[in-house]
Amino acid sequence: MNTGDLYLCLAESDRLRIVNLLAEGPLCGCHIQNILSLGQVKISKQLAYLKKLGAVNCDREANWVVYRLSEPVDPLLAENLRLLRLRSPGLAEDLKNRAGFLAGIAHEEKPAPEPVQKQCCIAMRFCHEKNNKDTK
Amino acid sequence: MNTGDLYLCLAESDRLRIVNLLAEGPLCGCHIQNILSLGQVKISKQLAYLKKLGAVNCDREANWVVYRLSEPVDPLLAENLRLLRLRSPGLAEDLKNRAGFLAGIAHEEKPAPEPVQKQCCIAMRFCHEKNNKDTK
DNA sequence: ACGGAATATTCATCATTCGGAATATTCCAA
DNA sequence: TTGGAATATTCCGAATGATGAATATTCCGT
Repeated sequence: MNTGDLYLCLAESDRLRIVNLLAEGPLCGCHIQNILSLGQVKISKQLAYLKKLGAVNCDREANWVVYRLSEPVDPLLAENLRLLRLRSPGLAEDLKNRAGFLAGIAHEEKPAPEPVQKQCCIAMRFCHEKNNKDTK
Repeated sequence: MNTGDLYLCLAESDRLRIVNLLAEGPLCGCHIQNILSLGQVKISKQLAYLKKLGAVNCDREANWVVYRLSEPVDPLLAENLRLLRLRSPGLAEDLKNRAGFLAGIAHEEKPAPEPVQKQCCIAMRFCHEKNNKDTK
């Protein structure tokens, strides 16, 4: 991915929010949809866009499609995410919702594909306050 | 300027090159044109775009229009320029050409508006090797 | 007033992006 | 094999962006 494309990933707010989430670990499309409260089509299109740019890749796992940032993550991207999280509370908020959502689905029988499920355990430990509405 | 617009400034290579030059100090459109060897219309349009985003501003000085980065320069922009210069030799090259060009016009009777002219003195001191073709 | 230098704008075209709505696909479970 | 969940695609219209050619404007010097 060239630097121009890298900046395109960050130049649109919904795209940035998705990249911000995926930087913490892989997620399925429906999880992103839940965490960000955005429509399915918008999520799917932005993911396709990011995939075209080479920023993310995915593989199907049964009913789900697991999305991840393409490795290795460009240090320029990582540094920008770090700086952006410091300045825009929304991004930090999204990360909290991410942990909350993962913790919320951790108890379900088959909550998510393995790579996502692994994070649920972590989220359980770090997200004791319930801060997303899907937690039952 | 919001962060999305900031990244738009960096997402196109010609635009990035212009911002990179202006980060070192104000320049006229024709100077940018010379340093980057790009067409007048393209320069003018990208400058208009950057002005629309709020990244640059300008004021007319006789026949010239002096462009500057809008103050204060966002630290996020500055940091990205710093990192980009380390990874893309082209940007560092442009800066050398910038210094070479300014040194080259330093001896002319009326080389440029005052804000640009001031940098010519600096360029004279720092640019002893002649690395641009306009130097006569 | 005229010519030239520096800059801006218009026009036409092509490609990209975006939005919403609708529909299609893939997979699993029962 | 039918249904539902997750995801992708298509269609459409509106908006934006880039390019190149041509033209317009602004200003200065003479």
